[in-house]
Amino acid sequence: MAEAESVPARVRNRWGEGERLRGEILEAASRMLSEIGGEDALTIRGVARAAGIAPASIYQHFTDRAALVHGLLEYEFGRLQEAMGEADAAAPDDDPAGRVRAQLRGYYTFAVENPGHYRLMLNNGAQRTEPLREVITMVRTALERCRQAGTVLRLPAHQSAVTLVVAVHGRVGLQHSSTRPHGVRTLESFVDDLLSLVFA
Amino acid sequence: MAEAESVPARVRNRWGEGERLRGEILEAASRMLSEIGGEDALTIRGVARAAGIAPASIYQHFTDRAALVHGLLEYEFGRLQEAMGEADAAAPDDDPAGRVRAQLRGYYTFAVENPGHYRLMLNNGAQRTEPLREVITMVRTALERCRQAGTVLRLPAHQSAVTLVVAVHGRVGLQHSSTRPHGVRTLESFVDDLLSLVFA
DNA sequence: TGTACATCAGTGAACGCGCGTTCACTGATGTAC
DNA sequence: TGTACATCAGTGAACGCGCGTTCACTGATGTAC
Repeated sequence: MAEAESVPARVRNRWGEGERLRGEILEAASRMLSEIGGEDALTIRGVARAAGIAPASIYQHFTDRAALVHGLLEYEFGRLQEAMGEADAAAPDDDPAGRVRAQLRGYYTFAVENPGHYRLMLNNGAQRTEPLREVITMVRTALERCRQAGTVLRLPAHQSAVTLVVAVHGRVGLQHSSTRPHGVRTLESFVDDLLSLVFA
Repeated sequence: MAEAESVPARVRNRWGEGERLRGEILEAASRMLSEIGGEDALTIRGVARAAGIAPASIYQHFTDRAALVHGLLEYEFGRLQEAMGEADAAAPDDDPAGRVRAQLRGYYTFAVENPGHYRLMLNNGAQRTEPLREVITMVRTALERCRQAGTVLRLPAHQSAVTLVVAVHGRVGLQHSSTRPHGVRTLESFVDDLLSLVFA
């Protein structure tokens, strides 16, 4: 009858378990990211609504809005690294080039499925790039496995890894601009093109 | 004595020249883009302050905020195409690979010198990508000149062009994240790496 | 040449809104004695 | 076993702010007669 928001009555945490709300807030913020445009749309009040709590409650876990965004960034980078690790582990051991491909697919799959998260992580000015370094290192390691298996790389392993990750990052940025320009192929083909360039 | 804003008293345009203000508004908005974070920071009131006019005056030239942003996008894409065209024209005719390099440099130079503009143009969801298509076509044409001069490409010209532009776009996105990850080389080296991959 | 009026460029003041943040509070659950 | 008090999780109401947008206006410059 009333305009039923999708937020049911919340049961407050038990004595001594107040820290749980911190996780609930991050989950709510993460859910919000899927639907909104940019970082500016991530508001204290919006997150509070999504979490089914009062805005003031957020201040027991984050000193201000900036701290909330920062906490969310760490949370999301954890998710990306997890996704890439799983993709790598799922690929067969005896196909090192396939593992590189799997890692890159894990990367862009996360980026495509979580555009809001990805934008927050990589598209804002003056932000942290250390986590991206870890991603590059993963790819580099996979490339070195290829070389040990006899494949020739046309650039040093690290430069190849940077080229691959950065190029995929660029392609993902295009994907997020919704309509793919005419003549630009799929992400999968793009990664295959890249790999064919990197390998001799 | 008072907090002197950098906005001197404006002289209003003469009778019949009201359209001039439209250009002044776009110029002011463009100046603002250099200093602010994202599209959300581009406010009607902020642009009015930068232009030295009343907020209400903007509504004589743009129906609402969305129209202002749209007008600004067209204005900025015009500037990018101009910059790339000049870079291409400045390169020597007898070095087709050099012209490809010059185009890509023109591209990333614009992007690096105008981070706010570039973000507005390419980093927001559901945006226009037709202008990027024109950029790709320019590079493709330059690549075909290389082939006519006897250079072998490792991928069809169009795919090569897409790979180049998209990869540079990705690298630029990294640049905008201020601190370059350790081990990632300069934009110039990155473009050279890319070209060495595309050419056989 | 006057004079009444139309058109132009641009504005000041106000509106309602959602925001971040603060502060005193409520009610439940634990602890000291 | 009571009882007074401390600590916990979480809130309601209010604040000041900047925003987009509207509207009736001002004063200068053109045009009709």
